Amino acid sequence: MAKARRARTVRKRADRYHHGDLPRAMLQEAVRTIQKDGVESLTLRGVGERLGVSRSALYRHFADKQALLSAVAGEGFRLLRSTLFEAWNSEGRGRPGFEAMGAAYVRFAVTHTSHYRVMFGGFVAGESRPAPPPDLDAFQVLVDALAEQQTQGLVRKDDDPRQLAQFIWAVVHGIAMLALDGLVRSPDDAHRLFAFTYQRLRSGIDA
Amino acid sequence: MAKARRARTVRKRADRYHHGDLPRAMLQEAVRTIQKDGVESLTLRGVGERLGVSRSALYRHFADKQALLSAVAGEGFRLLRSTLFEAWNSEGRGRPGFEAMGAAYVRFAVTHTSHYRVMFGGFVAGESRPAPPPDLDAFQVLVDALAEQQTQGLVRKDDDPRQLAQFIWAVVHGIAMLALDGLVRSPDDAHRLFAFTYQRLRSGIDA
DNA sequence: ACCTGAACACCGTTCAAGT
DNA sequence: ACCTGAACACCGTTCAAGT
Repeated sequence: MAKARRARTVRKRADRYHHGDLPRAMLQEAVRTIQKDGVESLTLRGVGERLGVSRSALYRHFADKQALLSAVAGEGFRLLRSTLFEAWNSEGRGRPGFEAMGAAYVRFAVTHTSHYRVMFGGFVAGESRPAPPPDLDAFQVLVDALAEQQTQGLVRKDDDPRQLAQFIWAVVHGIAMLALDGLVRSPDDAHRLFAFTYQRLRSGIDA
Repeated sequence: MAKARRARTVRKRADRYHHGDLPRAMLQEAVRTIQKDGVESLTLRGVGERLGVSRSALYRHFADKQALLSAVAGEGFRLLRSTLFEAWNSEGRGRPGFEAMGAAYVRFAVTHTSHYRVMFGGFVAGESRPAPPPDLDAFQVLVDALAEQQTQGLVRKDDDPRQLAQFIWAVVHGIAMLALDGLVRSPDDAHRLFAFTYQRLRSGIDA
């Protein structure tokens, strides 16, 4: 009977034995910790403790610490992808949409600092990394946007959209990293630098 | 007498008691280790062991691991600064010198991977960091080069050279990070991306 | 299936003690 | 001054054992 009740009610109460959704909770707790104390302060033991679960329980869901970090990076790339895609569409694509996308990229980096650091900090590096670094899906959004602008005569047609995309990615990624490292102090400064950059960049790719 | 001899002869022999120049040796060993196995594999104990010195001896020269990493970063920034300065001068400054400087930046990053990762990986982050992130000296070389080009009528005069420099830095830094993270595979690919980028970038800043 | 407790092999860092 | 040895408080990871 007690068992039946437990199975029926999916309440939040910390049962301490069966945790609701440990993988998701671990991911959240990892991001929270990184945001608060930095990646190097993330410890599996700490995560387990704060989640009220034994340390070895964690290994049931993630092979090791590396895997947890990979999951954070993966979530980040998925988030980034949808952020870019929405920005691109929100301004009706074309030139305004493209600028919005760039601004959104920089905003994502300075907002989701912890995700971004894990995504590009070289933590998930090595053989263990599954997808090409800037995750293809997120990168593809950029390539597509450039290709579309080429067919509309907004961007020079004689450039390879993939190489153009690498160029643009390098620019926004550079701004983002500088912002995270503190050369650019505030998010506002980061945005200002992006706006300045975008103007100069546009003249280099316009048809 | 034995003591006098020891004091007089400054030979290289590994005395095991008085190490020649432990600080320098530690720095070299740290860089070597990072190059080989990555920053996360750098351990003070390992450094001491490979240097044939007790672990606690290290603390006589660097306050903690963080301090050793800061030293690596500092050395990197000094190296980068002179690399940029030499490239700028080697091609007679002006536009060719500026392009050489950009190429040298990217080459530095892909060559001195370990230094670069420590310099910008957020490891030296936090309150402990003394200078503004991209070390002012290295950044200043870029600002000066732009200002000089402005007075020579090679670069638009109505832009703040500091903001221009941030823009350029973001671009080369972005390329460097992408190269380190593997989007751009080989050093050659990194250079190609730089060359492509530089053309498009130049039209955005030319007078 | 999912979790716990104890254990192993590592860290960074400190400190009394040696030369 | 510079170094050693032992110790402390932490890690990641594993594994037999419980429910």
